[in-house]
Amino acid sequence: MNQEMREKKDEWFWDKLDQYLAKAQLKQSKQRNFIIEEFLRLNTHVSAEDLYSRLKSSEHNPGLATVYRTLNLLKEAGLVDQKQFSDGKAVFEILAPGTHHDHLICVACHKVIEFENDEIETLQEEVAKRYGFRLTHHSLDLFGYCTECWKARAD
Amino acid sequence: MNQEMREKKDEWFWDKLDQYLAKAQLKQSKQRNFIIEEFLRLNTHVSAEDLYSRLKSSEHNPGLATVYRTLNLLKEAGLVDQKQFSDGKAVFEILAPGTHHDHLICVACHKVIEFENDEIETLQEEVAKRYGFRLTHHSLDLFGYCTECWKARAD
DNA sequence: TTGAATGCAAAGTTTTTGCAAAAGC
DNA sequence: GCTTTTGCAAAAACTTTGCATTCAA
Repeated sequence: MNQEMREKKDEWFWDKLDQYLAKAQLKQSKQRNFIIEEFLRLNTHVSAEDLYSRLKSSEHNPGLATVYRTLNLLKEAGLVDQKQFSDGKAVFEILAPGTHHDHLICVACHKVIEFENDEIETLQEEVAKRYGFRLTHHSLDLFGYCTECWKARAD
Repeated sequence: MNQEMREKKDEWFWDKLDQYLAKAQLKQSKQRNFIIEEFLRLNTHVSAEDLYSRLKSSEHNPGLATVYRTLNLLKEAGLVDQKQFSDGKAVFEILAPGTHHDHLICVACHKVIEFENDEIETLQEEVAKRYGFRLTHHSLDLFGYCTECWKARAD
């Protein structure tokens, strides 16, 4: 994702968030905005702990509870997707046009590789259409052994 | 899934489990087998708590820890898939040939439609190969509005 | 007989919540 | 000023683990 695309994504995201806050009659807050800025900057799936530990050493040091509250708010606003990889922590990803990726997850070392595949996306749309669904988002996780772990396993 | 398919699935499952136990030099156990029988009987996603509460009122009343240990063993054996629903509890699903489905999930009414699509599966294999992964299983969830909820939303 | 499996309770993790203080509108 | 948000710590929810005992091979 290049710089221009990222800026467009961020703009879209802040717009949607402002709309949501206005509609729900909620207030802005510095901490929340810093958390979200970091989230957008990282531009990948993150856990609450990830965001917390990155920000606590900075000038803004939100409490972990605030990070959780922020992520839950974004979830309610439909702006992030929450999923669970097998290490026990929930991870969150931005839901914005053009930002989606799927995951290859190693069942041995828990490494996660992100990928995109337009053909799969097209087929998903076809399936959705067949069942009369209007898709909002999706989640595709492929589990298996990465090259290294497959080798290690064979030894 | 009809009776015959289910029996085939169960047979496959117990075979694989026995192989795993033998290879890992583990022992059989009554409690574990009762837990697994119930799991196979239910033939759907279950949480540890689900199995525990179903069995504790029966003659076999395994401890909750044993249920967790059994499910983790099955996971290590690659015989079940663990997923997280939004209620916080992990759910487990049998991984056996011919039992896999992907899901279309309505974000409004939470209806779930199962589907299969061979073309998508083929593309998944291609992606995996490209990254050097040996796939064990996958999880594809498509979220959106079903026909009814989309109409209702427009009103 | 040896090592694995169990049950219980205690401990560990991740996430949520109560409350007083601070901040946004 | 009234309401939301925050930080902290306590609590909650879910899962794992230690240990003595029981069970399988």
